[in-house]
Amino acid sequence: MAKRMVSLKDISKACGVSIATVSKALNDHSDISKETKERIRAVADELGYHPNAAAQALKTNRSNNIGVLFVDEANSGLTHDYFSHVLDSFKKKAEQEGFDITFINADKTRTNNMSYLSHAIYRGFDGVVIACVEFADSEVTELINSNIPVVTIDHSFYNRISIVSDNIKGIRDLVTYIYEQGHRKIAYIHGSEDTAVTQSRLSSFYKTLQELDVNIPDEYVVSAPYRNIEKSLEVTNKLLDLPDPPTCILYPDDFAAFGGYNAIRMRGMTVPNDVSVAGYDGIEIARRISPVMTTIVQDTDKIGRTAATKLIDLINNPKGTLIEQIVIEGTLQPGESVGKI
Amino acid sequence: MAKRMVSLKDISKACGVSIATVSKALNDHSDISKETKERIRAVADELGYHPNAAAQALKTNRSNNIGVLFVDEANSGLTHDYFSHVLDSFKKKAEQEGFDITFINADKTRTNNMSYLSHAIYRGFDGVVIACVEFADSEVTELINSNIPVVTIDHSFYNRISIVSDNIKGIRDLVTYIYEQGHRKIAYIHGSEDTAVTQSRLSSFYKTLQELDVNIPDEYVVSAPYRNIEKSLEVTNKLLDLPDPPTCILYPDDFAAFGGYNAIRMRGMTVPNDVSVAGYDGIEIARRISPVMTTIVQDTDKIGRTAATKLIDLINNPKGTLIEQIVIEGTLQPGESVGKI
DNA sequence: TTGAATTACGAAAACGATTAAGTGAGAAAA
DNA sequence: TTTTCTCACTTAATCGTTTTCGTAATTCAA
Repeated sequence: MAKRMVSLKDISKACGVSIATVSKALNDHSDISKETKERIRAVADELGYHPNAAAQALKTNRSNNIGVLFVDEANSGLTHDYFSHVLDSFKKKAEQEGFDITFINADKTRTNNMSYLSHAIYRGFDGVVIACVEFADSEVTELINSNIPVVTIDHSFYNRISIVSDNIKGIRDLVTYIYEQGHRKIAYIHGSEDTAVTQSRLSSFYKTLQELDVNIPDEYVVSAPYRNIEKSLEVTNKLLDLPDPPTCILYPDDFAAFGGYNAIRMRGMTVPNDVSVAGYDGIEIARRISPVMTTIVQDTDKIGRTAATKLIDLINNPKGTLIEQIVIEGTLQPGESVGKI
Repeated sequence: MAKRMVSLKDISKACGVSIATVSKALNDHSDISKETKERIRAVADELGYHPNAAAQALKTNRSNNIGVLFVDEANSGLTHDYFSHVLDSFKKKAEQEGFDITFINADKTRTNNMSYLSHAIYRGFDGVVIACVEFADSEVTELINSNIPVVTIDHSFYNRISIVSDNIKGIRDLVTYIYEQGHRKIAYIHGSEDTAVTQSRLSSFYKTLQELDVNIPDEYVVSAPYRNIEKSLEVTNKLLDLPDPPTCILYPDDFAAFGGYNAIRMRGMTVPNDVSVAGYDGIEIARRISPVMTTIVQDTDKIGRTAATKLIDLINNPKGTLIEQIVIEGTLQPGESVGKI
């Protein structure tokens, strides 16, 4: 930190007015004359004055700082493609509104350990956004049930605002498209069962198949972790080793779907001629390299932006903001990885 | 923010001691008896006390908060694979040491505009890490020349600690490997010329070729933006349209190299049989999908960790910390995208 | 001309924490 | 016994802002 800050006091001395007057002038209060305001502002500039966030926060109980909590099963942190896009969009919107973003420590190994809530209180976050975490974690529920404004992403709580992507529609669109391409032997490698996202995708998968009057054997529905290329490769091989293998396989996400690409290629087969592959998320690379992946492109931009907007609404008007679940639709990208049969 | 915080005052009342005693007890000062400390700590827990970062920062001039500044040409922000890995590693290390991470606003469109330096002073960051930015930006130099502890990544200033990846060695290793595979017609699509990274890679490219006694036509060295699949696709096509096309092409980064994959495939050719491709960075997807990319895998973990370590050293000991440029080597991943000739 | 309203500012407390300096009691040293 | 230390606290100032409540001077209404 700088040696010593230029403070209101310095300006007040230089201008021959009181500290209160300086504060009010800089905050554009109405009870300071135009001339005085201008003079004070000029001197402030000249002296190189910068407000002090700590002092302001202390006095006003407003930090203009939002806490971000993100933990995923793989601990991929910032390197998680889907989340990093959401966060990036969230950040942009929040910054436009004058908020900064600070991470809530997810590392539980650190010396000075604090619970998520403690951390949030310590930093005086005006609000917190929670994404992709294991929402059953007691520390998470503690945070959610606190009186700090919270918005959750991809998981809903009855008493909190949440932004979730439309997994029901996403899977329905995807499966319907695959069906329309002629596939009837459709397998689904879904992500970890204990997340809300997986649950809704899975139920939508079954429901859609039922509506389309497609029957699939139980062996077609298996589990693999999200974002894990090796595991999906393994599981893909098992599926293709079945006596009656599927003609199309859905994956937990695009990244995992690349594991499918690999497995299929390693068997000397090609996508989509021999086996079709569908991902989920629409990460950049999946949209850019051939065969372009058939997937649901998440509207990460909208998810992040909406989360920020709603959280800031909530911060500015804790009582008057509607608690709701906002569902954001993704769009089907037909791509090239699902072939016609 | 919570209604009203439990403060030292509340504890002091509950314990019948002075506020000073409570403060010292919680900070484990030596002039408080063991019994009193224990009693105070118990009451603090019971009351649900959390320290107040703002008050602490105000009083101590220490925020335990590090500012992160990152801007790249594409404004990819957090979604930049290389940077997000570096940042993730930086964050982990910093958090272990009790620091939080806050972004320095890169959005210049916001209402309440502040220069990077103003922002850093405003938040009272103990230190700042700067990465991948356009380092010629006057706001950046202002920040670098301030008295805030700074560590830069991938760009060096004579009076500041910097962490840079070993681009000289990286390109040398890469080109040498390609040479050993029998290639003599080696083209280089390099990134934007105005960055230090590009400069050192480019000079290493020329130097290595010279040492290997390889001559290439001027047309083999062209420019395309970093992380831009479309542009590299275009430029690749131009290279392959040359009367005497290269047998191997180096790209600005792995992401861009996928543009090469695409261009080559769209011509009905295959990598590496018809044309060889080399990337740079070693992003996860490049290491995972076939043909596995021949590239230099950056040690993002070490870069981030080292940056954090050095910055914290500098914060804790501004005078006594050696100003140095730390070079972090990457490792050649042979991969499969460069073939034998 | 007088009382009321308006304008432009100042004094001071408060937010929560830290810390230098001071204090009183008992223990140790002389 | 007197002096000197230690020990275990307390007092009070301070960090930089904000904000409530005054208040003096000026303007306005009647």
